[in-house]
Amino acid sequence: MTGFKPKKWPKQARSKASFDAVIEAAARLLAESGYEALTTNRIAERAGVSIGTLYEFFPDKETIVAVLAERQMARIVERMRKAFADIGDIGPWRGVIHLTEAAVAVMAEDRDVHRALLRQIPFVAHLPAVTEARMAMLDLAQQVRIAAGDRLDLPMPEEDAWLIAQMLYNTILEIALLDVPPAKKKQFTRELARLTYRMAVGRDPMV
Amino acid sequence: MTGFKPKKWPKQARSKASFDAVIEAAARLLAESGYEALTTNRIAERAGVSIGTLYEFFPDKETIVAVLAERQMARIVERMRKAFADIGDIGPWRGVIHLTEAAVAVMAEDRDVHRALLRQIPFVAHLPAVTEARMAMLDLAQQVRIAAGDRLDLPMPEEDAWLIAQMLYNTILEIALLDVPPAKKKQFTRELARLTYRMAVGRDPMV
DNA sequence: TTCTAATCCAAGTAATTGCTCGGAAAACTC
DNA sequence: GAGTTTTCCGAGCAATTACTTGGATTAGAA
Repeated sequence: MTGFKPKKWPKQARSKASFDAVIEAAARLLAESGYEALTTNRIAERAGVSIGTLYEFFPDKETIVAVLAERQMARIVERMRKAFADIGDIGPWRGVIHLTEAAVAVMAEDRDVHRALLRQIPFVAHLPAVTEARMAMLDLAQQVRIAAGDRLDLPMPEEDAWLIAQMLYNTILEIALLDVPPAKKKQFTRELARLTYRMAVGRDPMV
Repeated sequence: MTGFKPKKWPKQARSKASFDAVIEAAARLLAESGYEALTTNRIAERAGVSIGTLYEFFPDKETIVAVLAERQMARIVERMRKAFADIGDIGPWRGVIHLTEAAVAVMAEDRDVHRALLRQIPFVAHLPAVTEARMAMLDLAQQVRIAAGDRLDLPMPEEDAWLIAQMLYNTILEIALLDVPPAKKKQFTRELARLTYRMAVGRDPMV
């Protein structure tokens, strides 16, 4: 269940290109037609390499998906860390807005890939990279809590953090998947930030 | 995409039993091993009927899943309607608790089936029965809003209802899927209700 | 009973799947 | 340039899949 490592890492430049082309092709196919239509032969064809080359680097189909998920989650975590670092001293209300907007933005970038990975492929949720990403986000929430000091009013910090994380992750993904004009999307994001502030602080933000 | 009706409805009692056995077998197999392992031959075997009998009633595999999803969603909607009717005059705070607990309970009943249906099978989300169920739940939220009168403080009723519904549905499903003792589950449910109240009213419930 | 329609059966089919294998071509090392 | 390793190739295989078909069995109508 855990040993989703490539068969071998590419050593020459051209094989590195093949390796990446396979993962990129898998991502595009997932976004276009979902997991059911994802076959190793199709991946190889889309990547422009032969099926033999594909299996030179990946021991099986699941590993391709696992490596893709790993990269995807790493990208998201890094972006959210950066967004948190950007906050500085703008106050809790604008901080919440900034983080929420950043989350929607990073999700929207590869929304269909992300949806297919986490909403169609059961084993992805149990991948070490994904559970680690979830831990990292909870850790980030913890840092937010500390930065907010005594403004927060959460009587069960651990459970509340988990609940709010659940609520936010799924809703942010849903907003990112929405097919509406950007203005409307921003409206949803803002309102979500406001509801989140209400949840955490117990009253409305002072604007 | 929409024509997921059985090939023909059973007319005798024995065939009605076969029909139901197929759907029940599909549910159990989905819960046990997910959508990837769900094959028509396995369904027939588990149902105790031949593959030929299965195809006597269902034109294809997708229809079996569609009928199952239809029943599942109908059950949930009906239970939530009943829970709402039960509320009476216990006040908004206890009303929110009651509805949240009812939702967790009904989700928990067939949690693995529900998860497989809505988190692994892409086309289920677009089934008429499922979108109708979603509309029914939004309608229920609307009724809650009316019943709560001016206690609520939601500046964008439509968007807020959608956001809160998203947050609640996914989090309730997540709680139902949690593998923790019932007491802990109740704790999460209670706290979720409190956060929800905070979101909708803008301040803590008076207990 | 006789006739008809409903129900059941499971061996079999065509297509697709993930993946292997034997060897050719290209790139590094000396 | 010779030798070694890495990379690439794609025909093809064994297994599995959703689904068909032709006929046996049963239930209900006459």
